[in-house]
Amino acid sequence: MRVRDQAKAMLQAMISDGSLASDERLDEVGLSHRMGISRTPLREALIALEGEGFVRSVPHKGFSVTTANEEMVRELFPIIGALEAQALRMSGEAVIASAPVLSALNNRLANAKNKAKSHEIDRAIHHGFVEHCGNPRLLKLLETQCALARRFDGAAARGIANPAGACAQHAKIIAAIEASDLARAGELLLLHWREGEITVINWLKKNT
Amino acid sequence: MRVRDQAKAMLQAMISDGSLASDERLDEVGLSHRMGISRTPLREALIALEGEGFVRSVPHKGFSVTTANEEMVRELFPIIGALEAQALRMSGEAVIASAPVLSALNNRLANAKNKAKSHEIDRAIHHGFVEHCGNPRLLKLLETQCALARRFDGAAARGIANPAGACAQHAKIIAAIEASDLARAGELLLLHWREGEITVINWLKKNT
DNA sequence: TATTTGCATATTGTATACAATATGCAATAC
DNA sequence: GTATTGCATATTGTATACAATATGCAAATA
Repeated sequence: MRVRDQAKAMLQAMISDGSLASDERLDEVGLSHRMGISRTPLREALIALEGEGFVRSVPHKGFSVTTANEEMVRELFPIIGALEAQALRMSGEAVIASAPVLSALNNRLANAKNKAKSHEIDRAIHHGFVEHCGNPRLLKLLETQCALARRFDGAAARGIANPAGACAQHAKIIAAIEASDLARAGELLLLHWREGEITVINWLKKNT
Repeated sequence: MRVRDQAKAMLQAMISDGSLASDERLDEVGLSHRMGISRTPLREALIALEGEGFVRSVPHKGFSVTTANEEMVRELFPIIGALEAQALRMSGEAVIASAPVLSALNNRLANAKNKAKSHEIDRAIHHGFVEHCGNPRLLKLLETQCALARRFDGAAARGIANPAGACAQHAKIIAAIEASDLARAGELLLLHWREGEITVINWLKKNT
């Protein structure tokens, strides 16, 4: 594996989990020394991450972490909703056949012990919605946007008063899938992300 | 402007207009010499373009232009459709107010003299559909995907038997916008891209 | 003759050196 | 005292040098 790929993965993880905070400046020489690599692969990793929205750069001033704030949620969540809904609509019989699996996952989500487990199962459900779409490019795009959204997992976990809400929405979506009405399921999925957007924003407003 | 930004723009243009063909290998030293720059900014530009889908890279084998084929159309057009439809739905009163402008553009499209002008006006119309969405991130994503789709402009231009078809679809979309029914307009826009997908694929099948 | 191994070469990946630009502070002019 | 200019420093941007890996050919062996 190339050094730049490792660096990219490491930086992305550090941004997702908050080790590198919003707006934090990324000094190239300092960072490369701390990571035990040279500036070249680090810069290449940062350029790749810039395209995905994790960092920004301004000429002759360098890289910094993008800002995870309400504005980002307002922009990001509708994108994810639209892409997931489209993937679901494109999925055909394969998703319909997997409805029981999704239903089972949703039950596990309802009884999840901790927040980490909840997020894991939630991701599995949403992955199940889209994995059969037969559009790798769409899935990759979605994956990138979801990775960005993961920066708000903390807010989402604390923000959900009753996780039952999300489960209920999932159940409706799965019911539409079982009924072979993927158009309806897509609409509900879009709504689900709209709800998530509101939830996260409310949490952000209270806790800043 | 940084050398790497110029290089990125130049390479992107060369791929869009076919100066760099599908699957063409991109020799770093040769290309950098021809462009009068060093390998460093060239590589940085290529890495940025890889994230946008214009080139791919395999470790220790280098960069090459991605393949503009039927598979790409099947993947790309539904993505664009979903994103444009979402942007349109998010646009609110601003698009509705701009309906007359869109209508006028569509009339100009109907009477466009040459293919280049047609594409220019078509892009203006689609830009008009989304520009008021208030979601810069969505617009940027859309712009990138549309830049990729531009690689098929040649196919699209030759493939459209009667440009009246596209105009008619536009007219329906604009009518829905005028009626303040953005949900319906979004659906129609999705269909419009589905039609475009079919048209381009048919052309590709005949001409390869 | 077919296959495999080893080397020569070419190309990418990484490190470092150099150039250009931005930033902050101090000195000077008003 | 304030503002401005100039320089010293730090940091990014680019070029180049070096290292690692892949590729192709030739020679040797079965």
